Amino acid sequence: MEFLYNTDKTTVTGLSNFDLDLILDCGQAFRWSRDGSGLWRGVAYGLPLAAAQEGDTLTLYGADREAFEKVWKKYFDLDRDYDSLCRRFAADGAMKTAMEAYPGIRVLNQEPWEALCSFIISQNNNIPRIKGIIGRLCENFGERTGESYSFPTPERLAALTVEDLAVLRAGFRAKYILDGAKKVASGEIDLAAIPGMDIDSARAELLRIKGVGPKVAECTLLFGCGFSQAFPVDVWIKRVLGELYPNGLPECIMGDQGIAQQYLFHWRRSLELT
DNA sequence: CGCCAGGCTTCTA
DNA sequence: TAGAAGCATGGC
Repeated sequence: MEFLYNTDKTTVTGLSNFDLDLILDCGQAFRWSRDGSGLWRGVAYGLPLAAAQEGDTLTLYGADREAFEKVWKKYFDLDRDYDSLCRRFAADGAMKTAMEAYPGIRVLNQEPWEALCSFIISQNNNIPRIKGIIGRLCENFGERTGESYSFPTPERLAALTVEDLAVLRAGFRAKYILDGAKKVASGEIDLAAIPGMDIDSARAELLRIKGVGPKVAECTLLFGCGFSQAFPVDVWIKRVLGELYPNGLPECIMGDQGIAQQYLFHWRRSLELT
């Protein structure tokens, strides 16, 4: 893998196991969309980005060297060796099938608060509507930079009421967003410390928030706190467990079962859409 | 109209 | 303490 830096963009060449379309549209992040020219546009860590992939080359428009080293390299999980990871996962037959059907899925490293808030919103909800609610959350309460909006801080949201959040049309989830925002903004829960904790303590902290149960906590740990062993079980993964792994997860994915989960999730969900 | 969506809280037996 | 009901909203 090589990195080429310009003042207005960074180019990554020699990629493997990387499919931008799948990564940004497999239900782990909700703020990416294609513009008229097919470019992916989104915001993370307060930085706007436009991204495109051609073959083994990824171009990140609007990212200079500093932004790439500080944010995007880690965000796209470029430090992780997916080649050896996928070879290891392929020891299991179902995993092999899922990875062959959708090669190039990666787990993004999102901000803890954005992941927490996003997956609170995701509960008993569908992906298009999750995107809609999060879009309105950012447009109404985020900071505007150019044409994009940052994800609103817990401090900003903590000062609001459920009536203020009515514009989101988030339904019963609004009060959960506020409870999370208040506990984080007050320091009652130290989100920044969670990535450094052991996973059981980290999980227990997140579960103190109203509206955060096992699934939302696990998604926050996996997608927002760097715990690749976190294993969210939603309706799709429940089906996979019942149909393929009634006696437990295969040994070859243990330790990184969260990443394996993302292949299984996307693959199992796609079977239903045909 | 009913059913479901990357679930959780609350009520009930 | 397990299991069902209720929850807001929107798409089909």
